[in-house]
Amino acid sequence: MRTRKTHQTELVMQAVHALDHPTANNVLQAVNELDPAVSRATVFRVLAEAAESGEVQRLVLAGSSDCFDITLCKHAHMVCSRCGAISDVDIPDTTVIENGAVAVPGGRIDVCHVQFFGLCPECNREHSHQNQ
Amino acid sequence: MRTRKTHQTELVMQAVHALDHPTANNVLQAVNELDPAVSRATVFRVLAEAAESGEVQRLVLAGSSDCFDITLCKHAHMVCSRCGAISDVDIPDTTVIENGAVAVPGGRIDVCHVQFFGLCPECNREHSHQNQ
DNA sequence: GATATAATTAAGACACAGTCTTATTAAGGA
DNA sequence: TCCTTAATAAGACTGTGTCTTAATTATATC
Repeated sequence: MRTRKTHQTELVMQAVHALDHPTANNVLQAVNELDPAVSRATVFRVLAEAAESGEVQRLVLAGSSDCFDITLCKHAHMVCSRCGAISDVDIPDTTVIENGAVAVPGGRIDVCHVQFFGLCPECNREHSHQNQ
Repeated sequence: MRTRKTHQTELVMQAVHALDHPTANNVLQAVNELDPAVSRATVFRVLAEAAESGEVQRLVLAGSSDCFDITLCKHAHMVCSRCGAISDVDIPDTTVIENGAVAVPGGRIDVCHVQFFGLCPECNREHSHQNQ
């Protein structure tokens, strides 16, 4: 047998879909509200397996802990400098950057990751109000 | 008094300049080869202060621990997918990306971080040899 | 429905990066 | 040399993520 359908896995996957760019601990919290007996290791493992199988995407971000995303198509992310919230950002083709990138001689560039820092709508609104 | 010139600080700054994109632990190791009595906390603190004052740059990278860079001008970095080495990468102006980026309505984009994954010269050479 | 078996889990140890606390040390002005 | 206080060593602590192991449980088969 390869994949058994368990209570725990269902709760985890349900939480990932219900939340927006949750971290493993966000998922743990949501799951534990429904069932406090589900352990931390299980949540981390189920998420890691789902990311491995391609069911969800693990976002490895600079300066934040890993988040999980159910949108599998390629897009960039913005991290809110105030609250840490992750927002999706559609960006134009990065081949402009990739093609123009000058690697160290002998090195090879494979993947280009673009990440933004800024303010999420909520923090931006609060920030604007302060400056009025 | 604000900044006293100490043995420890000198060793740390010397190591940062001698190494290429070292992590705090890389610096600690180098410093401890010269003086095993210098503590971990001191190295982390001195590096944090140097980054704070702008003397060095702290590189917060996705999937790697923080590195320190003495090159203060703006450039991107490539993380070797095999050995984790950091290489400098010159890239064209990212305003193309920034201008084309579509943030969440109401949000605001400030900074654009570009990071590459690939193979450093050494790993690329080994990889090529294997495929011959 | 009962049973066997192996995948899954809970609990907690562990690893690692980074921060913080506190008693001690030492830089450098007097 | 002596004092003041900045800087340090040592290690506790935090958060994220992984690993180990004994116990549990989903499911195939009877």
